[in-house]
Order: sequence, then structure tokens, then C-alpha cells
Amino acid sequence: MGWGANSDQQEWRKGPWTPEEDKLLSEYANLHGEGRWSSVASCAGLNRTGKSCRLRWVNYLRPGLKRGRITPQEEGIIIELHALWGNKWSTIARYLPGRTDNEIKNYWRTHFKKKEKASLKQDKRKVLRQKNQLQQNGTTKFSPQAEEVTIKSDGNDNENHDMVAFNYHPSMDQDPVVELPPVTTSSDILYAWTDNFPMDGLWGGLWNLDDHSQASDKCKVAIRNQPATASCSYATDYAVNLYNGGFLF
DNA sequence: AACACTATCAACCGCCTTACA
DNA sequence: CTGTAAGGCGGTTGATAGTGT
Repeated sequence: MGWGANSDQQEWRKGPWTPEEDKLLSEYANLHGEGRWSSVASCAGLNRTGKSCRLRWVNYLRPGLKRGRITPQEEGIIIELHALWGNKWSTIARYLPGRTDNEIKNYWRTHFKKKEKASLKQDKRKVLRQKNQLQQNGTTKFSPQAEEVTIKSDGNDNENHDMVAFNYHPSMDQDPVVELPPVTTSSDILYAWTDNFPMDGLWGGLWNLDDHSQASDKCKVAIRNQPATASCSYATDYAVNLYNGGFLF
């Protein structure tokens, strides 16, 4: 089982790669192409497991990899795609040419995970305020079943892009308890389904909307003050489509 | 200058899926 | 059909660089 056929109890080298090892691996991969990683070790004279060779090639040696900082544009894409797919790093990486799943994963953890924790306490207080406001302005009403509300900023410290999620019981389907104004392209309140609430903070599991069949309707989500224009985020576009398309309510 | 803390990123680990004999 | 190896993925760790006190 595993890589590198460790059946002979061979001691594989671990730790940082040396320039010599990189050279051997690059030469081998350029010559023979990707794949058959377990044979790379023996053929290229590397005392590394196939798994280790593959990782080094994919994350560091492969041609076309971008080095350097994630750009604001890339960050935006990461945020949106993560909102859609969660921790599907390899899937997200396909939309960022030259970036690896490992790189994106690291970036996410260092830039957003901590923000989530730091803002958690503040969010909870904010939540109650938002809930009261929504109830008072008549655009929504909630049954006692909609018991918990959470807010998360968009990660860019933009207060105008807050998202509000309401924990939701499936029984709300039979007896709709949320009333909304018509959604237009300039609406500031959108609702959508999400199938997971909230997995690892709202950004983590909020917008797993790419699969209707998965929607177990555990919560509803609103984006407040987020103009629904043609250029807005995928998630928001999707919410508009869902709502206008009659999927909701 | 020295230490502590934080951020970054390469690399490993374990698990799951797929391919194949 | 079953077992095994290969491939791939996400989570985690550890080393190191950078920054603050």
C-alpha cells in the first residue's frame, strides 16, 4: 500500500529537496512526462517516494507556476470560489493558472481563518442587531424556528457587504415564514439556499450552491447591501438566479 | 541585541478513489 | 469480484523569515 513500494523497508529520504534532487526530478519529468511517479525514484536516481516526487513537481517544479504574492484579483477569485465550493482547493486552483492547491490552501488559512476567529465575538453581537432590524423593517419575518443568526463580513472589511445567515428548520418549507420584496438587479436583499451552516465560519460552508441536489435546506442566507449587478460575485448572481427562478420561497 | 510572536510556505500524513491484474 | 498499487486530495506540521517589544 502507499507510494514508493516500501515493501523492502527502504528508508526514503524526507525533508527539504536539494537543488540536485530538483534537477534530477525536473529532467526526468521533462523527458518522460508526468505520471508513473513511483518509478521516478528508481529511474531518476532519487531516494524519494513517488508521492513526494509528485508533490514536489506539482507544487514547485512544474513549468508555468507563478511565484510571488497572490494578487488582489486572485484573492477575489479565491474568496468567491471558496464560498462556492468550500475547501476544494484543487478545484479552486484550476481557476487560478499557475497557482497550486497547496498555495491557495496556505493563503486561505493564513489570511482568512484567523480573521474569522477574531471577528466571531463581534459578529455575534452584530447579529442580534441585524435580526432586530430585519424584523422591524417589515421585509422579513421569522418563525420561532429560525433560531440563530450569524453575520460575517466579506473578508475585505467592507461593512456594506455583510452576509446574514439564519439557522433554519426544514419545517419552514411547509409553512413559509419568510416574506421578501421582489428581487431586482438592484435589490439589496437576496436569499439563497445553502446546504451547510456554517461549517467553518460562514465563508466556509455558506455558498455551496453548485449542487442543487445537495441542498438540505438547513439555513437561508441573505446578502445585505450587495448590489446584484451583472458584475457581482458568482454567489450573488447565483442567488439572484435562484430567487428569480422560483427556487426559493 | 535578544527574545517572543506571527506569517509564510514547503513538505508530510492519512484517507479516499481509481485502475488494473 | 477482490485485493493492491497508484494517484489525488485536504489537513496538518515544522522550519524559517519577518516583525514587534
